[in-house]
Amino acid sequence: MTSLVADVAFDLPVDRAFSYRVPPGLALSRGQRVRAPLQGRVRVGVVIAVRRDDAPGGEAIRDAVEPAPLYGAAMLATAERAAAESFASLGATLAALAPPLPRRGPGEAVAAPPEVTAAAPGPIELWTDAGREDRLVAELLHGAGSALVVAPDIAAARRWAERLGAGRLDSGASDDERRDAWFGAARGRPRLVVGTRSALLAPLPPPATVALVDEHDPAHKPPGAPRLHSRDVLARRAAAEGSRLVLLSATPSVESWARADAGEVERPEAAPGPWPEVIAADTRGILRNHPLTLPLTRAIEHASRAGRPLALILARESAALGCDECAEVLRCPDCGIALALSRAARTLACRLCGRAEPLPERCGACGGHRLSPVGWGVERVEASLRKRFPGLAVTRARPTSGAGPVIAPGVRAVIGTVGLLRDVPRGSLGAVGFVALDVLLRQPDFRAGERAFQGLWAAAEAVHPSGRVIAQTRHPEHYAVRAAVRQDRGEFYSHEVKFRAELGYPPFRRLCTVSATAVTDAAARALVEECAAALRGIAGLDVYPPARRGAPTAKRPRWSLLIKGPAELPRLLAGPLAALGPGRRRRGGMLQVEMDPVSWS
DNA sequence: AGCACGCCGACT
DNA sequence: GTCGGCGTGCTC
Repeated sequence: MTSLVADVAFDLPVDRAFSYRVPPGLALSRGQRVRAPLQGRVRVGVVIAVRRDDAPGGEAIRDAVEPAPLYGAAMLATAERAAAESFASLGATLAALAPPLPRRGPGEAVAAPPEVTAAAPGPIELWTDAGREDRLVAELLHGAGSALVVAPDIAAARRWAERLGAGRLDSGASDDERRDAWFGAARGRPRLVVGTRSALLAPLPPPATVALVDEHDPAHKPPGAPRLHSRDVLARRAAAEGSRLVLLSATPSVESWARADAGEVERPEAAPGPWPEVIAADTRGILRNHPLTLPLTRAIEHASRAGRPLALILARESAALGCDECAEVLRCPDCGIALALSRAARTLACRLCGRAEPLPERCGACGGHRLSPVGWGVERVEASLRKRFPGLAVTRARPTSGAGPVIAPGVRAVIGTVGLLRDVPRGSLGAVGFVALDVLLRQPDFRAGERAFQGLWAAAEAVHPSGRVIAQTRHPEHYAVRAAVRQDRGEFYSHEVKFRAELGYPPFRRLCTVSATAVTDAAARALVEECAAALRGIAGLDVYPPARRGAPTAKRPRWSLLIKGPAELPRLLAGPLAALGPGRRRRGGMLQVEMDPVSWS
């Protein structure tokens, strides 16, 4: 006697499905959420297959969470690819890309996702012009198709939902609201939905547009499965269901820019928008005792006269060491990124390849004796500002909770990090000052130049065309600074692409980090060394020597390993890593794999 | 002998 | 992730 069996994927670091009998009378489909017993308790999982079996044994499905599936075939295929590429389990991936569980009883309207069969991958567009957001709003409001807008954080999702009158899928909305938006979207009501990462697989009837706001924002790759950038998940989605993908950013990731150069992504010509005066204030030799240069002081006066608020941008003090005389930064000769200072160990170490050397006595370029970390603390900047402008109301940006405007009424000057510019209305500031741009430029991360450029461009967009952006820097000729001064994206990307090509960084090579934590430093090291040994010798891979991350005396000592490889890096690593069992404990330690890491500080 | 702890495999 | 089995080793 044959009966039905369902294969269920759970939110576990286990890359296999579990099979259950389907009780008579329960209609189940792929993509549906169910409750089933596992290890003595009832858990929620997703049905990934329903099949006939001659001799079904074991446990039965308890019930369905919803009467209809969450995901259609195209979304399941997208999740499978995302899981495989990021070395996460399918169950963990689906659990991260799902609406909240129901808390209310029956009566809820639940619609199945549309069945989509894509004839061809949809187009990918990269919009970089100043009017990109207004144009997307107008297009979506006046269009007839369905659309999903993915924002980097809850605050942005809220703003987009308000502008579009869209349903909200992000966790800033109530569970009921999110479920209504998810299941309503399947029927095209609401026609427009907005969300963050958890919304990537929300159902959309064709023809559909999927938009990613602030494509370059690292918040699009949050912690947790699947450890892939939302841009990459959406690209797979658009290919699987044939929807149109629109990426929005004035300063796209170099990866997306290069795809446009290669003709894989459409990048319409962007007419220059309004632009304030952007000034590079050279601080070589003059900024050791005061954080405000003359150009910045003038810009503050200018903003005050115009009656507009201003922002001063700081960053945490950099771990990099620079020469006070010639402005050279001490860099790793192999990786090209700034070496990171460890005061405790009295060493300079490369966070990419692990090279470590004792603190040098003098600058390798000019022989200067004054080597110091760059940057200004908030307290010092605030004190200087109050002293120089006693009448100015000064506040520190509170950590953004996403609620309310960052620049409150009455506040004339705000001190914060670059993140502060995200929540500022276009053209609303009188001035933005980067007190120490070099802290951004010298981050020990190959994306430091990109981040600095993006920060400057965001500042120019946040400042009124009659206002000013001041970049205090010892590198006024750096191409990221010059590109912002001249409002010339091409200048930045052409230099940056060259740098990435020369040193083998994305988009020319793909990166992966494998890190190990264990109870002891030695065990973590042994684990990651074992991993490195297994990967060395695979053609096409560069496996760098393992490096310690953080202090050897940390509660959970951590070592990590950088791997560079071609586009098919996930496929090359799949076999060897499966044998090592990432996510599972071994000898008291654990391996974690991160594809396409966005930062490593 | 009896129990505490930690490692490791298994989870339908 | 979480549970339990079982081996090691300490204690009564």
